Amino acid sequence: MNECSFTYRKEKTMTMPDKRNDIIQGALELITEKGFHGATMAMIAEKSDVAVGTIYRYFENKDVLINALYHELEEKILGALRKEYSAEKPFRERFLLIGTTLLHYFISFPVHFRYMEQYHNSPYGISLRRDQLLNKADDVDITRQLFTEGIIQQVLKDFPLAVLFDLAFGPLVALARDHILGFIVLDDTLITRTVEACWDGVKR
Amino acid sequence: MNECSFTYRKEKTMTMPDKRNDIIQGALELITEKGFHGATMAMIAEKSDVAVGTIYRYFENKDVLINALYHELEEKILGALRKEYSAEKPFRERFLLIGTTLLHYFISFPVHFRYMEQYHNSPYGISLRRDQLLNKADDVDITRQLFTEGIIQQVLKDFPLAVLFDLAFGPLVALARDHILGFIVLDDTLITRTVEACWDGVKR
DNA sequence: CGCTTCAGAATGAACTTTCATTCAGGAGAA
DNA sequence: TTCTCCTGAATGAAAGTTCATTCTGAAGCG
Repeated sequence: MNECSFTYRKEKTMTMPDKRNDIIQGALELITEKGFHGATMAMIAEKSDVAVGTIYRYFENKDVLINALYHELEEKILGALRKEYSAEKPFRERFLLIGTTLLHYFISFPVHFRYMEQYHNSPYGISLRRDQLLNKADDVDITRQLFTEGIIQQVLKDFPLAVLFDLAFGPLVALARDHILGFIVLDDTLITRTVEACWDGVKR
Repeated sequence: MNECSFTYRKEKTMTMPDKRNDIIQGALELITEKGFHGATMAMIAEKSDVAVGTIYRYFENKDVLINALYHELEEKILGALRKEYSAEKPFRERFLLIGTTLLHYFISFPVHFRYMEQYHNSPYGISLRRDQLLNKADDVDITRQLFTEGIIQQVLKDFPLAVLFDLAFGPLVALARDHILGFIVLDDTLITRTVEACWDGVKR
């Protein structure tokens, strides 16, 4: 019973991330579609073209997989924001840029968006946030800097940082969801106009 | 805002007592804390001071329970909005009233809020929305009327209805979440000011 | 060059636990 | 008695996890 498959030899010296990626990709799609408990390890394995046991070589258990998935996506999104950002431009323009970039990202990767949403609103996400509450210092991200600057220079309304975040990103997240679920169809001008409306909400 | 009890009718016979209420209350708290699959029927039964089997006298199965729970809450929230609403007042005032009422409700019943959030972002909620997309006519709710009026009278920005919803309620939902998770502490003036900021976002 | 050895990657059937659901029986009212 | 409601141990299916085994390919050896 030996099948010698004339191999697709990926001819790469580093085989490591290959399987891991397959698993992450498969898990991402399945969980997005079926939810955390609707997607069983067996299904994830099948979708990833991998044996069930293999998943456990890369992830200690299902919870670890779920959390790893989240952090992977978070990193991608922050990366996308950083890439577009330019500290030189005037404040308003930087704000609009972040908003539109975020929306474009969500629309380009709806699966990422849906996963993040699901995660945030599950016990996983809640406990993560609780942790972040404790060591709040580490967060050196672009948006925080931008908003802090805006408060100091009095271009933004005088609100706690969190409230400004909510005013700015709350609508964008809701908008992305509506688009992805098919309630509305976003195009570039609608995106721009909406982000400008958010600006109206936060500007002083 | 007063107590939160699900319709009880004492005058009726002792049959169909508030066992159903107990179950709904217990399920609500447990699911909010542990998630849909983290809360087992056994746990729900214990928390509700009821035997497991009893749950099945009132709800055909777990899914039915979960969906029933959602619709109870939805009804309560819409009721709270209707109660405060007054068609006489000027437009802006009505908008602010709806916003603040909503926030107050969320803050008074954080468990309701968390449940709704979790539901919306799970496969349950998604399929519900898909259904609502098809028969969109039935929705005769206050907010929809208000926003439609606002568009016609040109007090609101010229956006699709859904976008206006997102601009108005997106921040409020995010705000409620932040408050409930302990990131910020909302008081009446902060609530008012935030809803006013939302107004800035949607007004023409 | 073959041949052997070997590390560790991958597999998937078997195992264990968990959990929604059922149902035989008990308690109490009419 | 009979009927309804309630109970919670029992059930069986489903899902996460394990692990003995197989497979793969690189390194060592003659």
